[in-house]
Amino acid sequence: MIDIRILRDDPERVRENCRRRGAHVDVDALHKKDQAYLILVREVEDMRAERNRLSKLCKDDISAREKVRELKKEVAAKEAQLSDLRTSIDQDLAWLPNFLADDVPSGEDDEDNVALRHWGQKPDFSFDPRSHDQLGEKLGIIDTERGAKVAQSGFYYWAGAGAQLASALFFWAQQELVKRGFQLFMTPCAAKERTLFGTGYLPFFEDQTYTIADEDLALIGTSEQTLVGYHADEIITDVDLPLRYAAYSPCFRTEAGSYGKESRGIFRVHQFHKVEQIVFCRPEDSPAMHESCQENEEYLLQQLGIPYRVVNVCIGDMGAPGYKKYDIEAWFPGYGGYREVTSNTNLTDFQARRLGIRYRSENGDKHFVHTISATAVTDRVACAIMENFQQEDGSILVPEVLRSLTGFDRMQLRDA
RNA sequence: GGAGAGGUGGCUGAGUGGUCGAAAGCACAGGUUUGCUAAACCUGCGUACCUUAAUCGGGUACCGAGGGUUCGAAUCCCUCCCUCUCCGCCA
Repeated sequence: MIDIRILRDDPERVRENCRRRGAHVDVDALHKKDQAYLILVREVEDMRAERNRLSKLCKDDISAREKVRELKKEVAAKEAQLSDLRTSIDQDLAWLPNFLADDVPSGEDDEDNVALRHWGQKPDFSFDPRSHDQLGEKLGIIDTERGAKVAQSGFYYWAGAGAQLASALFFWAQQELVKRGFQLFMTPCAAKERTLFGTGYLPFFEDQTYTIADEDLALIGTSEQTLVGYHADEIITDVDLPLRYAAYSPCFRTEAGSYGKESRGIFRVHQFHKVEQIVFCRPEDSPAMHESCQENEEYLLQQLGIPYRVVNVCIGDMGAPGYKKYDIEAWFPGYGGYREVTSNTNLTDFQARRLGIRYRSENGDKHFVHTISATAVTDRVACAIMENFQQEDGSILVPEVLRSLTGFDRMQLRDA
């Protein structure tokens, strides 16, 4: 949500932003509606003031009662108009995208993202490296077939050593974030519409959401929803900022309309798992916090030894709530290219405004906080481990930092 | 799932139809007194929106949410939501 006052003061700025982001909101119509709304508000409030004034006379003056009764009807009619207009404005407002940072590259899709830097040495194989789904099947550690049998295509099992690897990865990442000042949570895995709206998933990604029948509940698409929603309607004390929160959770996405797209393996699935970083901070700190989360993401991949590149995500590849976004694309030798494993978004006050998350500064002023939402690790990182550390015999070496947690340093065929 | 109690400002807690946006206390802010601290005393202190040059002032709305009765509702009526206690079930 953007501040409607920006639309009042500088409609051209909003219009231009919508044009650049390809938002289908009729900004001019919205602006006109808002102007009409302001006039109507004044009319209604004046009428109510008059009604209230007359009401006070009624105690002693019986004849005033008839006048108030008349006025009441007129007020009711105007109030209905006002409320309709308000609803219509709110609907339009809900679809307005966030503003963009100056250094967001223009572009249509992920092809146009701009690589900022590379890290790590791509492994040099003397054999044809396998993809994670081939490895997973061969080692019996990823089971998509039974996932489909039990749930649906798009669900899967991590099995045996694979489940141990994934668990170790998620636990390790959480511990590392705690060391870096994050407070760890386990959150609800369902949230109500208000929470999804507030975090900007609705209305923009409605078709990605699993809703629960007959309930005002949906399965979370990420713990970002529950971690940011945690502070809805709250005023945070200035000295507590920044707040750094982390959580591990399953993430549910319908992936409607994406069949056939990167569908091999467990890259695009209905349920994945993620350790998430969330920061609430003062507006002036959000660029630095965005970088700080980025550093955390890169630190984790470096500790694991996975080669990657960082891209500055272009306009077309960024969701409407985002102000600026970095993705990390890990090197996947079996796939033969870089693939997105994490992303990191500065949402500025877009979510905070929708959810009413504010802070009180030392002088008593209240302002909306800024939020940063950044991945730490996901299943995709486990896939990257598999592809990068595979051996010619089909076994996979476990990264050093995870060995004390997995209890083994190599995953291999049980009968090999 | 069964039975009962309750939702008022940052907190505690008055308030059953009309100067109630709401007593009082706590907390908080400013001031007086004072070697320092503490105490005491005085003053101030909800939120959102509209208006305004203005965080002067004015207006509207808000006492869980939404409807209704009435000239007038925190107070009466209806529906819903939530919280708590006891019982049952249960990881």
